[in-house]
Amino acid sequence: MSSVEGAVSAVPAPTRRAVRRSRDDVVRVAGRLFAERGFHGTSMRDLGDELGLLGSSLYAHIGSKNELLVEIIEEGAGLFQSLADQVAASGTAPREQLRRLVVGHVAIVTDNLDRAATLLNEGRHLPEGDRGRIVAMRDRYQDAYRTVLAGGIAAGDFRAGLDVHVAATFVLSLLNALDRWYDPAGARQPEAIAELLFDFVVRGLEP
Amino acid sequence: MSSVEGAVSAVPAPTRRAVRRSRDDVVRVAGRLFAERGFHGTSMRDLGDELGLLGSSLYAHIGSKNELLVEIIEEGAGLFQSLADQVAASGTAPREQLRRLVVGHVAIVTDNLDRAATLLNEGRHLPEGDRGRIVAMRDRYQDAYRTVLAGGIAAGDFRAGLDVHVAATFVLSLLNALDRWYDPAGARQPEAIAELLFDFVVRGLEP
DNA sequence: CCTACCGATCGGTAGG
DNA sequence: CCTACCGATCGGTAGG
Repeated sequence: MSSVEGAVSAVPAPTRRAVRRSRDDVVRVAGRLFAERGFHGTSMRDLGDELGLLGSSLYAHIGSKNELLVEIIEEGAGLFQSLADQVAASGTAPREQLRRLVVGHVAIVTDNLDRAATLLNEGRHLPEGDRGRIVAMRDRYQDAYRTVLAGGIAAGDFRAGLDVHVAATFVLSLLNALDRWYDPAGARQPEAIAELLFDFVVRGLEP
Repeated sequence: MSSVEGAVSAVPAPTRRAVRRSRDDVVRVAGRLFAERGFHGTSMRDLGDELGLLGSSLYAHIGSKNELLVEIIEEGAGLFQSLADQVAASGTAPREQLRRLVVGHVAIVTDNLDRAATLLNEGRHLPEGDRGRIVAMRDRYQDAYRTVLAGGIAAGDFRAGLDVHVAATFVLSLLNALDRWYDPAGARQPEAIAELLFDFVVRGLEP
């Protein structure tokens, strides 16, 4: 019943058929490759291979390779921005705001490892015209930490002598290293990691 | 007295003469460009431009672009290795050993910003055959921190409940972020930065 | 999404 | 260290 189609044909079946991918597929896989191999270490043909189509076919979905980088990074930066806005609007005490920042940051990184890694490591390859906008988002995010730390000092939760610039740099150093060692297959859950980080950070900040 | 040479000549002086550079010049400038633009974002012609010669002329000094990357990273890793060995051989108390690791690490990074940045960010682009060797050096360096932390717990200087793997990761997260924010033109000296870091870290570790 | 390209640039070599 | 190249690969386009 099933022998006619292929058995007599001398023409071998194509090893791969044309596939249909969405724009989101392209952006998502690009994020993974940029994170793994770097922006300049990833060719459009590499990206096509990973999606099962030709490099040139990608241009049915996107305008340019740079566009992919900008979109991935801007989306990532937007996630952190939203977190900071939400925490600031919560009206909770500074120490609790810092806890929410840490927990939220860890959640964003662990849920978006590729995007976070691309944001942190490939930002320098952004086109001139887009870089300023994204640097401004990063600066605003750092400012959120400084504000919370300053509030905590005023409330007496954190040391009076603390330099908020330095302290914010230290806290973000810890948070921004997460993408380098977090293992999704590891035993420790994101919430547990966030707790360890918050505990370590608060000890460093307390009077 | 000085008008004869150039005034009558119809042949314009060459805008740039051939220059003589040492192999060390090539390696040093490559380190800077790899740090600034990434390994794949730097072409041999870029590197030649920066040195005042052609990209193809670089091959009088080196065998390949990969060789440059391996050399820069391996030298950098060697500096951290030496620090760890020296501290381990000092025979001082664990807490003091940690202090020396922090101070030494900061000194290496601030004295070798380009090499440190290349080591941290471009290591994934190492050729297969060299990667294992350098990953092993990094692992040994992390082990030095774990050993010191375990010693500090045994001595009662650090919290008994501390997970030395996690704690070492946190300490190295702080140290390895330094190349991203240290400003050689800034007011804070490396020694002052090391002190702030050590203070923050010890607070996070103490009982 | 593929076929069939394009000019530009890549790392690298031979010979001086 | 330069001249004069090389084959391979790059991002991207026209037309279907």
